[in-house]
Amino acid sequence: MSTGTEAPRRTRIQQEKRELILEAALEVFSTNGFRGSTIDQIAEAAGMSKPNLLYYFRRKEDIHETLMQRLLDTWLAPLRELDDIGDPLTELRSYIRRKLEMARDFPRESRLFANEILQGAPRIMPLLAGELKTLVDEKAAVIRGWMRAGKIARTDPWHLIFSIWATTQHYADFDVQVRAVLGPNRGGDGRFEDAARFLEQLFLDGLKPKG
Amino acid sequence: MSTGTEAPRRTRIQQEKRELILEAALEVFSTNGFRGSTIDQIAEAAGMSKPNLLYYFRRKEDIHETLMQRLLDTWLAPLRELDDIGDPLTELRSYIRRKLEMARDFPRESRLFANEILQGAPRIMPLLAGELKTLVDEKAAVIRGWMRAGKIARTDPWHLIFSIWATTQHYADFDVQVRAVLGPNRGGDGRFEDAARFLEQLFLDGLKPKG
DNA sequence: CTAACGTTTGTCCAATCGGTCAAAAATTTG
DNA sequence: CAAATTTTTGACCGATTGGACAAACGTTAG
Repeated sequence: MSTGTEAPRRTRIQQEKRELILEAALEVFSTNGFRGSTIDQIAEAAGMSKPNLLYYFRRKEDIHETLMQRLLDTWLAPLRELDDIGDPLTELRSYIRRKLEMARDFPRESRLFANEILQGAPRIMPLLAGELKTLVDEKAAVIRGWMRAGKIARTDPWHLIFSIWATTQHYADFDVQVRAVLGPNRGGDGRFEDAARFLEQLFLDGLKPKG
Repeated sequence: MSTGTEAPRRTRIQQEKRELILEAALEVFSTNGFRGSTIDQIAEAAGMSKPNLLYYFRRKEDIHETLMQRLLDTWLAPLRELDDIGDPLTELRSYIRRKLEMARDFPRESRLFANEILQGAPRIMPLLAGELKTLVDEKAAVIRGWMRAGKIARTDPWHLIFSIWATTQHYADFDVQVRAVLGPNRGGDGRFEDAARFLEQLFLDGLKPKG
């Protein structure tokens, strides 16, 4: 039985080298974008010659495609974990925390994704309108349920999710700007904890002074 | 007396053609990034030949640089307007509204800026650590004053500004994703009004249900 | 050993890149 | 008008791009 998308059988060397290439390509693509990156750059970062790289991935696009496919799953994992069991506010708070941790620990993945979206998502548009929309709609329904039950304030669930994505990914995608503005003191390793504290307060209480 | 940065005297044709080129370059750069854009693309979008374009801008970098210089001023205008006169919550609310309007009306400018930051801001790093940091520090002091006066909740002013940037610019930079997820109905022209309503509630009251 | 197979590399190619240049065309100036 | 100046273009250049290919190299099985 063939699914049509099963992975070809590979030797141990092929698996290792492909991983090496994907790691190098993540570094290069995430900082230069797809068109701004060259196969030579990736090959050099992976420590091999260009023809050798092309032996493992026949086209530049194949590398990018493989990278994006893997990315989307891990990237959406935190949202998938958001479910109905447990206290809604706690659930949302830990979703925000997880997304912020991903921005801290996987900034290259975030930037790769941002680059793709910025340029109109030419290579993953179907995934956005398909898999992603389905997942978000599903979770929006969960959130809407919490609102109806009076567990959280009534508002737009979709834009709530957008705002969580925006605020957390900002610390990966705009990292240089964040560090430049915060300066050497406040822009050090502690900036993610500061961000976590701020975001928790923002999403829970907003800015109105406590009366 | 020469400042060293004064604009050269230009004919009427030069002014018009330069504007035409900058408009075309904004379109191209904002969707492909600097390295991903070609002079030919810009020339074609501007309706002229490549050598003709290079008669007005001698290098590709000159176009980008001119674009970025103009951009930063208009882009930071809303933040500059944030000042101490008037009610703090109203002041912040109108800042958020203005930023969201800019994301709606000038998405290309937002994406151009995002592209530059994403790739490590190689061409505007000094501006970030200089002019931008100075401005943000200044406004952070204003916000801190409001907190001390008990007008708004105590929190981190810098991260507050980041969160406003992130949530508003998200609707320009990630527009394709936003529309894909919202779908044809909710993703129409009304999405900015929905976003405005949501953001106002988020920043003022947060998500806790009203007791 | 040798044959088969998997891996690596040097060389090459057509297309595209940013940019030059001289000459033609259009415009302004006297 | 004619001369001077500005604008536009076609042809061209060296460098870089993504990718092809055959030969060389390494490894493993018989």
